[in-house]
Amino acid sequence: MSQKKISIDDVARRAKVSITTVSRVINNVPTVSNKNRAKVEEAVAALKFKPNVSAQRLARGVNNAIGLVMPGYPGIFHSFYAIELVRGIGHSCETLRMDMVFHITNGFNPINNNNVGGVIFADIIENRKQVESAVATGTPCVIINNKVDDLDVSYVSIHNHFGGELAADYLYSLGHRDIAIVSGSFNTQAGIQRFDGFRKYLEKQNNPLNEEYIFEGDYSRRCARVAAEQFLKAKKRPTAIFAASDEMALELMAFFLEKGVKIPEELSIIGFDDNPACLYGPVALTTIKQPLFKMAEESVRMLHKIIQEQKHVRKKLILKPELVIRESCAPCPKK
Amino acid sequence: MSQKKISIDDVARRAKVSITTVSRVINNVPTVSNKNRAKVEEAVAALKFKPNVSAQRLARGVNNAIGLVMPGYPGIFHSFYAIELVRGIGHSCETLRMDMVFHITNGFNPINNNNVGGVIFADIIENRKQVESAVATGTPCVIINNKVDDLDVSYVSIHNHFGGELAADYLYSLGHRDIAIVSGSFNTQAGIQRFDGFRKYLEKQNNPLNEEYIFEGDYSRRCARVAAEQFLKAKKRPTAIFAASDEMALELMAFFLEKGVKIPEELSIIGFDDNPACLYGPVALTTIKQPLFKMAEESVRMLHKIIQEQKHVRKKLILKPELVIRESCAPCPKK
DNA sequence: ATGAAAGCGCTAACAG
DNA sequence: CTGTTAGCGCTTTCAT
Repeated sequence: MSQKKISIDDVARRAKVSITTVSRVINNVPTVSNKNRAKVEEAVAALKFKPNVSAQRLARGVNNAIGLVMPGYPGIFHSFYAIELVRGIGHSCETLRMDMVFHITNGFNPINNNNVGGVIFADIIENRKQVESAVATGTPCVIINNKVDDLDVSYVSIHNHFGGELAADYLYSLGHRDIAIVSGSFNTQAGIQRFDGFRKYLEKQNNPLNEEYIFEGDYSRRCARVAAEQFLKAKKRPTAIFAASDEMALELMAFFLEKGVKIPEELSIIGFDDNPACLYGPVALTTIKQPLFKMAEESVRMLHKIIQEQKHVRKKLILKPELVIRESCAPCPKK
Repeated sequence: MSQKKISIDDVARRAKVSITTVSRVINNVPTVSNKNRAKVEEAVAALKFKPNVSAQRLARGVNNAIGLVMPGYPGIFHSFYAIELVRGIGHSCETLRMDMVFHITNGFNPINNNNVGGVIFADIIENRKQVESAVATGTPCVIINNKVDDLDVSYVSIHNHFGGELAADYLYSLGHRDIAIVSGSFNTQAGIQRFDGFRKYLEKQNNPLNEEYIFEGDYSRRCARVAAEQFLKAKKRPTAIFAASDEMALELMAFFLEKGVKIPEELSIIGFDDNPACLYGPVALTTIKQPLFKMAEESVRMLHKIIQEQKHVRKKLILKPELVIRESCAPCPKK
């Protein structure tokens, strides 16, 4: 069944050169004569030789695999956020020729950092302790989507506060004054900060957020329905809603459309993410786009650098989100 | 910054035992005196020692990492299917103490199988060649969601043909005769087989599928809208629709609801997957549940066995989907 | 129950 | 440009 594993010696023997030469050609070291290179390549092909990665890592002393740890709470995995991150990180690893080993964790079971050269934390909901332990053992790591300033780690995040402001500013400038928000979970930095940016902006305009217009969501579609019911019952219906994720915004839209509310004529809705689903529905969703893919790329690049240089020069990177105007917001109808 | 990597020698020295003994305790070999065990454990803890996985794998001669290769076509990643698979496989790996290294591939760039002990193919859309190459080099592998009988590989799949029948049978038994289908992509086995099961069932009832009622979708929400438009224009509107994914079914539902069509009174809709999103909308979606998580688990178990036993006894496993009745289907109104 | 020693497959000085 | 040689950190006989 499984044929004898063939090793570098087999190749060397067949090509009639030393294993060093073989090693050189498989590692693209230039100092090999064309003749030898050809012989080795022939042997490699004929034998279908693939270097043993474990041996390489051991000999080289560096591990070119990175761990990606995802928070394991239910639903994360069905979020656009997580998927984009995985895609982006996967893609970057591919181009940097690193392996990406995947960990889903609920924050309880400690993860192994010893099988990888470093780890990327895709947000740290409940696994702050794991980050600390990684830092303590000197495992290179970078954190995504969280500003962590009390630990010696690099991170790349999104300027969520600014994103919240952006949304508020747009709605406000369209003339809206009765504005509601379905925030993200306050267990996440993103949730808090988007809310904060949004709230503070409105306060600055002397148009502070009405209590009835605040709903703490969790980025999921399900909670958006509950929020919608709440807004419907408010003394005065809001004329605009900011949802901290497109998923929520989309569900809001579906809900109000079902109720016969015209969008955007009677109600403006703005989301957050720039999920491709924005384009599918009956009304294209205006949103705040966050550069998820870019964030993923940068995190890999950072980690790669740390691993290669074998030392950590702390870096912080904050990417700015931007407004993407589509069809779901219109000037305020009232007055 | 990064403290000197500590190795098994350091532990042995500190515990005043041989490295062999240290190796024994970290591998839970019983033949170690309590006294020595305690000393070693103390040293391991004090030094925060973590065994070097590459060295272990090299010495042991087996690699307990598995590769998961996902087709890279756009959208796959936003599908419930992919996500559940990743979750299930991740989970199983965790319990079997294996690493899961992730590969997203478009079928062009060959993947490395030499850094893992085996690989799981989550469907094989465009990467049939990669499967062949894996098989050729003796890399243990198992395929998900495809029956591959012309290659010496194990697979675990879903009885999609039966799933299609199930949907047709349910709709037919509710009295529907004008039944439409939004199939999955015919580039996928699942797409073809669900369609086939569905079509053949109706043929058997002497109620063959009307050409106008067939739409080849791709599992995505977007295409469901196009399908809906087509059905709307049909000479006679169907009274029931089977969609080969819940995503499509949900979008269909949203579309018709917008148009004022009552569901299920005027139109029955049945999906496929049992995506949790089935429950969110205004009308809970009746669907065909496929045991994705189970399929994932089984695939890991199979692969693990092959890797451990170092030999491949081919196995084929076909899991059955089942009908989940909720609110989106009702008896046919006509007549 | 314990340890010495021989690898696992590869890389990286080093010498030529 | 090429080969010899000494490890990388761990497991695993084989003695003791």
